[in-house]
Order: sequence, then C-alpha cells, then structure tokens
Amino acid sequence: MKDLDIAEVTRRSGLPASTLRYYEEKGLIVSIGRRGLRRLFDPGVLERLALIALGRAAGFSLDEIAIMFAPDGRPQIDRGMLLEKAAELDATIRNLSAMRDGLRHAAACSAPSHMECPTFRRLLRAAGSGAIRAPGRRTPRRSKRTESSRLSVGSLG
Amino acid sequence: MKDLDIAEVTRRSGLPASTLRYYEEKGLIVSIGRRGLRRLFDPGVLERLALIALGRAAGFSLDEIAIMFAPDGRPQIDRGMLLEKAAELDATIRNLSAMRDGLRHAAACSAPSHMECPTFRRLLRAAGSGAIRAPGRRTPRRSKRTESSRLSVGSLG
DNA sequence: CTGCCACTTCAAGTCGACTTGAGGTCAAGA
DNA sequence: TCTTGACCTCAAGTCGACTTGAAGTGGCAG
Repeated sequence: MKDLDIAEVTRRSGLPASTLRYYEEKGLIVSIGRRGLRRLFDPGVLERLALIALGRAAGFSLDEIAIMFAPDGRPQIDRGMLLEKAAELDATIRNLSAMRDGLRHAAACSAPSHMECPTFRRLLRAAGSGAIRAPGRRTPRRSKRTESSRLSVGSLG
Repeated sequence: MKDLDIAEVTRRSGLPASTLRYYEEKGLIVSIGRRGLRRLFDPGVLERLALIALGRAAGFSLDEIAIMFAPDGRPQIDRGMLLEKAAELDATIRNLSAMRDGLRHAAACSAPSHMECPTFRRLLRAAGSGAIRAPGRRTPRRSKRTESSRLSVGSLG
C-alpha cells in the first residue's frame, strides 16, 4: 500500500485538499493515478510539498518554485538563484532589524511626542525616502506611468 | 503659499496621485480644501505620509496604521503595539536568517543532491512542519474549515 | 472666449495564492 | 441495493493595496 490517497496527503502535510489540487493544476506536484475519482499520490509528494513550503518560506513565488523542478521531477536548483535570494533576504533582514530597533526605541523613548525623538525622525526619513520597504511586497508593477512621474524625493528636510 | 496642491505632494512624496486619493478615502490623510476640483493639502501631510510609509515598512496594514492616528490628527501610537510588532519582526528576522543561511549552505554544498545534505534536510523539515513561514503572508484566514481538518504533522521522518 | 489638460469621480481591474460553492460522481459500508 | 459523504470539476470569490479607464470639470495660458 504505497500510494497515498489525497486525504492521507492532506493529513500528513497539513495542507488542505484544495491547495493540493491547486498545486497540481500549477504543475508543482503530480498525482500518479486515481481510485475512482480520487487522486493518488506517490509518497514522495510529501518531500516535494516540504520543498515547496521551503521555497515559499524563502520568499519564492509558486511560479519560481515550479521552474526549480526539472521536467524529470527531481529538484534541479540553480545555485546562483539561491545566492541571489540569500542576498535579497540579507537586505530584508537588515531593513527589518532597523525597523525593529526603531520600534523598540520609539516604544521606550520618553520624548513627549515621537516627532521630537531624533531616532524616530531618522527612521521616518528612511521610510519616507523609500529606503525601507514593506516585507513581502513585490516590486510594485507600475508598467504604464500615467499621471505625474516619480521624481526625486527630498521631503522632510 | 502654504498649502500644497496634489501635484506638489505627488512630487515631494513620490507617491502617485491615485495613492493619495486612496489614502484620503481610507482616512489616512485629509485634504484641507480645493482649488477648483483639485485637492489642497497641508504641508504636514508629507510627514504623515512618511509615517504611513514607516508603518507599512514595519509591516502594519493600512487599517492598523489608520487607528494609530488619533481622531485629533496627531499620531497617538500605542507603545505596546510597537513592542508587539517588534517581537513579531524579531521572529521574522530569525526565520529569514535561518533561511538565508540555509540557502547559502545549499548553494555551496557539494552533496550530489540537495536531498543528501543534512543541513538542507533540516531546513526542509522545518519548512514542512510550518515552523518557518513566508514573509508578508498574513495568518491564513481559514474561517470555515470544510474538508478534512488540519491535524498534526510529522511527515518526513 | 476657447482650449488644453491636469485634475476629478466612480467603477472595475490586477496580482498571487488560495478558498468557496454548486452540482456531480462513485467506492465502500449497512 | 441503496445511501452516504468524501472526493471531483469548474467558475467565481477573497484579501490588501492600489491602478486603470471612462467620462466629466474647471483654472489658466493664449
């Protein structure tokens, strides 16, 4: 009894069946047959799902993850891509660290208003100038600039 | 000439006019009048926008940011909320750091397949068990569990 | 006075990763 | 054999933060 019924995969992976179907539709996993209507999966799908979860956790999109699996099935991951993502994470981590420190400072700061705290103001300037970005936000796809174009910044002297 | 025309705000903040209108609609900023149809803003809107950018960078949603501004206008930020978010960021940072290290290791690892690398497998297990989460993904709102319920994990021994 | 055109409104579209709902199928237990 | 109900398909909905498009308005240069 090697093959896993979708319910079994759901149980063992913790992912809803709808997600599994979605992943299959996207080509991230494959079912190897049916019992009646029900999908059957090779047990290896569990490792595959873990791999997908790993990719997601690293910030890859499902499409990016899809191309990491060679057509033959096994992961064939481009090492350069990994390093690139690692560097990206590094940048994110630096930003978040700055934010975290800033938040802690702001929470502890005794200045009457946050606005009078130099640390807070510095952070504010950084955020205002776009030096820091929200996590998980992909590069804003602004294909067709209609209204006024994005010029330099320099607000808040 | 104190008041800023929307074009001026766009220019000085770098945000598209559509975003400014959206923020106004959401109650994040206020326009103080019109010249013809055109919105006029108090120059203070720039500081406010920077504050919003800061909040976004820290991972707050627009709705969360909205309630940080007291009805009177000035930011009245709950310090507990800041600490909470700081802790949250800390957790995220730890996860991302682990991911980054894992990615670097995987990129450098000379094992014939990533699957044979213990470090990679450890990471995989962590991701599979949901210990690590994708950045920027809010708690999955699974209101009405339909199909099989999420049980324990323990795949991939 | 006339155009121009940057603004305006309002509704609808976008993106990614799924979820939900309606209506259908079928293996297995009573 | 019949019922059950977990699965199936396919289309559409959701969520957040905006963007885009169509149609309208009005200040100001000429």
